[in-house]
Amino acid sequence: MKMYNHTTYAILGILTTNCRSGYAIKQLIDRSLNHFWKISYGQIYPTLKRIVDDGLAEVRDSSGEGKRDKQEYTLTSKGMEALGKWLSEPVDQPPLEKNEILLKLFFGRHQSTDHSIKLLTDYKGKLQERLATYMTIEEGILNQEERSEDVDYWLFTLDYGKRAALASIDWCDETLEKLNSKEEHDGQTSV
Amino acid sequence: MKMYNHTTYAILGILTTNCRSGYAIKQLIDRSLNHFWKISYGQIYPTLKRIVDDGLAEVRDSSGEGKRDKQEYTLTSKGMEALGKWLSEPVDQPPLEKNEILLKLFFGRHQSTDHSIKLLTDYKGKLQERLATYMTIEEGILNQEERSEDVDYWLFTLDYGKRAALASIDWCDETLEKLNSKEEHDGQTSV
DNA sequence: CTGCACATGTAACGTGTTACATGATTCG
DNA sequence: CGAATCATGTAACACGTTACATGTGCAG
Repeated sequence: MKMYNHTTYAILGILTTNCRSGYAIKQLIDRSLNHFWKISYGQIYPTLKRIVDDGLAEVRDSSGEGKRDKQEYTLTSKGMEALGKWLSEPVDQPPLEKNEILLKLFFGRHQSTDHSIKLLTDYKGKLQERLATYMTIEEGILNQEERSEDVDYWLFTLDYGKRAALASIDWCDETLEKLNSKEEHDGQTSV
Repeated sequence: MKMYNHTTYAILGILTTNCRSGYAIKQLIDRSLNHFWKISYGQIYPTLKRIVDDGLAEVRDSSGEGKRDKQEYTLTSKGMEALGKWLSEPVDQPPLEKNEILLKLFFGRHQSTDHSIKLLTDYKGKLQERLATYMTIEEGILNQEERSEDVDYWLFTLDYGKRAALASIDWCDETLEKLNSKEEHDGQTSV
């Protein structure tokens, strides 16, 4: 069986929910998977086309009388099979993120310590904002009436985001402390 | 002043160390920044060319008699300035990694719980391997004689990697526990 | 003399973003 | 009626990887 990229499987996966159009796919990702997956229309529509060409899904123009344009996609059994196969394979390496703050910190070792402290403090602020967003989303989920089983899985992924943010914040704190004691020790006065 | 991409600044930054050729840049990144930055020759050589074209660095063919090919690059003051400017700007958003395991976990909610458990267990193993690598590198650094100031900055970035890995491992443990209790509760017997 | 590390480079490809073009429907 | 949202799509660009091509110097 032919291999596809992650984007294709993500779309295949979403087609198993009741999101069945390009627009709806974008909505779902932006609203629900936003903290660990992103996608643009520039990927969605061409990918949907390829999916249909390869017989993994079928399209149906569901823009009836007075309705607006809408292409409804439905997975074929071949599509189901491809998705199932991907799902059953172990994931490849955990993502190795390119991290701009680490790069600047590394090259900033010959700049003033004060400078590194500013960078880190700003970064920490951004992480705290992100964490706050996750907390708000979590509350929203916990407070809603209907607790479908999907909710559990939703919370798993959100928990991941929270832990990652918290760990980064801890690292900022610890590193800031080290930088501060370094500055005192050096008796460095930066402009 | 013209803006460049992160790759360009990374190279500019490395040129401030005593790595002055394309090959040496690749070496440094692979050996020292590997856990948060990667680069390929397909990026390095064209980027070095652009850097020279824009007057941020100068090349010198240092392949003297009997020596092999070697292009030595040196930052110009314009290059220093560009690097300094980038270094002084706050970083943009903390990286939002695309995470395959979360995607599979999310779509696996209609597969068997057992299946999700397998995926997560495998993933945790990979994280543990990575953590072990970091530990080994750390020991290597701590045990070496000369403790230049660079070592501190080296350890900062390594510490980040360790914390990120640990947080992910914790999340795996917690999530596995929840999945196990879910499976018991459902009394589900998967094939 | 063979294999490895040193050393430089390009072309094709895969992937993803951005900006643009276009138009319908709904709600205030 | 005007704005927002629904809805689909493409072209140009930016970025990065991989595979390939080519050759030198040194150690065993």
